[in-house]
Amino acid sequence: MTAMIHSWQDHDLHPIDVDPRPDLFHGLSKAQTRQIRRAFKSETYEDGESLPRSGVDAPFVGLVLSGVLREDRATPEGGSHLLALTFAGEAFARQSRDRAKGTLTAIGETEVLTCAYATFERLAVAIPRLRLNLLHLVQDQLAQAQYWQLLLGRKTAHERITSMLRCFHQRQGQPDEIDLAVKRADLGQLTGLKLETVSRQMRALERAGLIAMPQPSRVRIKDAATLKAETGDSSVRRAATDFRITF
Amino acid sequence: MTAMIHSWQDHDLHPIDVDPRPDLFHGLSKAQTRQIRRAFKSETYEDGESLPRSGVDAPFVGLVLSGVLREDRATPEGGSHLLALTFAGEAFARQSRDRAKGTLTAIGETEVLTCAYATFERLAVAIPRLRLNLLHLVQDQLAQAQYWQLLLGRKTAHERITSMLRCFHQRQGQPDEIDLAVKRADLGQLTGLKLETVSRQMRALERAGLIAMPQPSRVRIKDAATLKAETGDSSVRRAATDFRITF
DNA sequence: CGCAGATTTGATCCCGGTCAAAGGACGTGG
DNA sequence: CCACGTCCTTTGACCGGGATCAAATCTGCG
Repeated sequence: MTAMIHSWQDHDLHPIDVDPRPDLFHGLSKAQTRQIRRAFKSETYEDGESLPRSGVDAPFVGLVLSGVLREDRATPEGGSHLLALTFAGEAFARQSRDRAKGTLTAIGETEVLTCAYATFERLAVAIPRLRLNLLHLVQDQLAQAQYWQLLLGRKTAHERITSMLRCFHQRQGQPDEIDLAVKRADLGQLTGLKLETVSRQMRALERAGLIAMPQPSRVRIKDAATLKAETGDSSVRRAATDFRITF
Repeated sequence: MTAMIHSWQDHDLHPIDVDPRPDLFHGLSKAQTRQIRRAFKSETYEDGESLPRSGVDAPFVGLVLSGVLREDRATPEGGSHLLALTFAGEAFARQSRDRAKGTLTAIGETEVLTCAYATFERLAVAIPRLRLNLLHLVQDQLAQAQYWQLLLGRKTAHERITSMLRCFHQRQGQPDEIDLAVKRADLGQLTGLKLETVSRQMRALERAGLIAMPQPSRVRIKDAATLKAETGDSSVRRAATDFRITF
């Protein structure tokens, strides 16, 4: 097993320090969970297809079962800006009374379990705990947005890219190989960088041996520990081998 | 009246395009509002005093009646980072189940109306609408965080400062003179800039005649229309007179 | 193959960070 | 009242990281 080779160094003091994303069904009985799942509607969206944004059956909360959702917000200039990605296993909540138009679009074939506002209200009357879980869900989104705020305000390009890769890695369940789902320009919108800079930083990480890129949008994490150390989040910043871009 | 001089140019097509912040008491009857106000506790904090963060009577939701609250979050490096300000008339909601420690601190003498979690739950049972208002409150915080995300990711220093000034102006009710409440270094943390850059941009705006600064932390808005045009938010970017920093 | 779109690499420039020093505001004590 | 110290703001000089422009690969597809 190659695992044995890594075992001694992969065993961190905090082997998994990923925060569990809030579970919409947390603290509910099996019967309640079943009741909710029956009320939710299972839908499959093709690549590039957008979820309905208005109407009575527009999704109010939802769960991504497989695939990825991208959330774009229209900019005042008439353009559009990628705000966030929702990976499989994560939940999303739509801002209801919101004139700021956000769009949810499937990336690849995407299965979602959705629920309209009226349905959710009906369920919440029977299961009060559901409202608390929804609140936690939105609060988690807020915490995430604030994390990116910190990232965009204070980090260098190198730290932003490593942070983003680590974030995706954790949220996808720490697989060997993560799926970036979007192209370089979109990654740039998430991190506040230009596509060329994203590319340069990722190639630098590849040359340093921290990651491998079998395909442009597939990233194999080769050294998660060093990657973490390079995010700029840890209290102990190590001296770090040279990641400088070479010209 | 000097007002007459400005009247023709102050009348924009959208004279007030500020979004009303969500009202915690929205849609409630007078009796319900009275019931809630009785259950809330009125407290006054001195300058620099922090609101309790744990314990059964730690505020869960609150309203700032006068003064300003600053919300700081501890960084992994051991430092602390200003995340947001809450001005008079605005509400705040605390992330309950949150290991990420945020601190609310009064700036100047600050009156708040607060409510512990247990009390809120009791009220919400009697007044279900209150839960919806809370959800809207948190969703508004999320929308705000996402706006700053856009600001930090895409705007120039000049656009960030004008955006920030305009944001404060709107949120303080568009007075002639706004109160920055914090020093340059803190404004820098909000906007992702260094204190010197904040200072330079603000002096540039003063020299351009858009604002005046009778005191370092008091800003008189002299030309709101141009200020708005310079935020980079408007669809029509005007040619703009020169705001370049002169050395 | 030929084409369009995405990524990578290169060369150059400029905005904003960094370091340093000079005001300014304000309180305390002589 | 002024001298002094502290903290904040402003200004200056310089530099580097990331943006920008441009061109060269790479990739998938009809």
